[in-house]
Parts: sequence; structure tokens; C-alpha cells
Amino acid sequence: MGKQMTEMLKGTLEGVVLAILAVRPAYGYEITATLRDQGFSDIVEGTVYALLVRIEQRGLVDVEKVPSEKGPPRKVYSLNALGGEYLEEFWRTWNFLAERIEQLHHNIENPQEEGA
Amino acid sequence: MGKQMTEMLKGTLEGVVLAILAVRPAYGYEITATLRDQGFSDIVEGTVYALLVRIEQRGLVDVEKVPSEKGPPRKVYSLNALGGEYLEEFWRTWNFLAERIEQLHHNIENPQEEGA
DNA sequence: ACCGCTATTCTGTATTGCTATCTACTGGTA
DNA sequence: TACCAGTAGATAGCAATACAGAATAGCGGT
Repeated sequence: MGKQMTEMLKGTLEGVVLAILAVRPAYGYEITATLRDQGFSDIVEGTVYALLVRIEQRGLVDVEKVPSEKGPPRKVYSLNALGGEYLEEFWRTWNFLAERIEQLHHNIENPQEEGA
Repeated sequence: MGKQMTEMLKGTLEGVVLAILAVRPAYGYEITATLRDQGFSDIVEGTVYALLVRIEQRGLVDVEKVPSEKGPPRKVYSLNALGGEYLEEFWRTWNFLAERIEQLHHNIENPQEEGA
């Protein structure tokens, strides 16, 4: 993966996964597949599992083991109240950053408007 | 600073600084002040200087020492051609990520549209 | 000449997150 | 039996920001 993308995912991937779980509960393998579907084509699975461990330890998600037809039991994660709050803050942080970055982009393309 | 913001800045702060330099050359102390002006109120200077060292070593900027009335000479950084290309790639990476995250936000607020 | 003030740069150490790679387990199928 | 696909995890390594503090350089006042 591009180095820029790798760095940019730090701090955003977590929000992305929480946002996926906000739509409906899911298990790790499924989340990885969803991410790949949505264009994050070279996210490695280990990354997702490590992230899931972190958010579980922070109490942002509830976990339920569900037997699977093939392979080990699935660990189905669902966003809980604390996770919901955390996700809200993620959106606030994201919006803050996105606004400022868009502003910078605008500045570059319209350099004359500088002042104020 | 909020932990989420700290993590989110990884990979974006570099682009932000390059974007500032794309508008006009600047020195470290000035860049820090600009960032604070623009709402990144608790960026610490050490972070900016470390970043400037990195982008200089990667050859993304040109540096010129300019004497200052008070204090050590300023190191004025200006974006060069390589830096410009790198910034272009930053915008591509950012746009990719921003699009997907906006999509997720949309999904959460309109859960019924799921399929497709 | 000295002191202290401010502007400016730089230098550790700590913390965190993603990557890459590998292991392990389960059940079906050739 | 051997292999494949689904599923979870562990480890070591790297890169970036945070934080605190030191160092440098000129100037004004006494």
C-alpha cells in the first residue's frame, strides 16, 4: 500500500470500522471483505484483527461468538453506547480536519484571495 | 490534544504543511503559527520541526537561511518540483479516503438504501 | 559588560497505529 | 489423506505525533 495511505489510515481506519459496525454488527473476516469491497483493496487482515482487539479492550463494542459452518467461530462485534459516543467524536474530529484541508485546497487554487 | 486528532494527523499533517508551503515559502515558527491560526490550536512546535526535517531529507522542499532580528536565523522552506508531485499524490490519497468516509457517513444516516 | 527577554530551532523519549508474515484451527471435498 | 477456504490471532518493525526541555542568536536596558 502507498505510504501516504498507510499513514493516513492511522486514526481513520478505526472510525471507518466503527462506522461499518454502526450500520450493523459484523465479524472480522466480514469487515475485511467489506473494506475491500469499498475500495480499501489492500488492507491486510491482521490489521483489522488488531484493531478489533483494541476497540474491544476499550469497551467500544460488544462481542458475541457465533459458530460458523466452516472454520473457527465468528466473533461478531456490535457497536455499544460508548462506541456510539466515540464514533460521534470521530465524526467531529474528521469534519474539523476535512474542513481545514478543503480550505487549504481552496487557498492553493485561489491564491489571490489570501487576506482575512 | 484529543487522541483521535493526534492519530488522524498522522499522514495528514505532512500534506497540510506542504499545502501551506505551496501557497508561499515559510519558516518553521511561522508555519506553526499559521497552523494555530487555522484551528490546529494545540500543535506543538517540536512536531512541526520534526516534520520539516523529514520533508527536507526527502527532498520535497528547498531551504534557505535568512537572518532574523531576534533569535537564530530562520530556515525558510519552499516547495520544489518533487514536493509538488508529492502534494499532488497527497490530494489524490486524501480525496480517495474522504470520498469513502463520506459514503460511510451517508450509509449510517440512510440505512435503508443498503443494497447496490 | 551583563542580564534577561523573545524569537527560533532542535533533540531526545514515549506512545500509538498500520504492515507483513506467520501460525493455528475447523470442516468439506478430491 | 491432503488440500483448500474461512476465521482468528501473534509477533516484530517502522513511521509519525506528543511532550518537555535545551540550545542559539540578537537586542534593549541598566
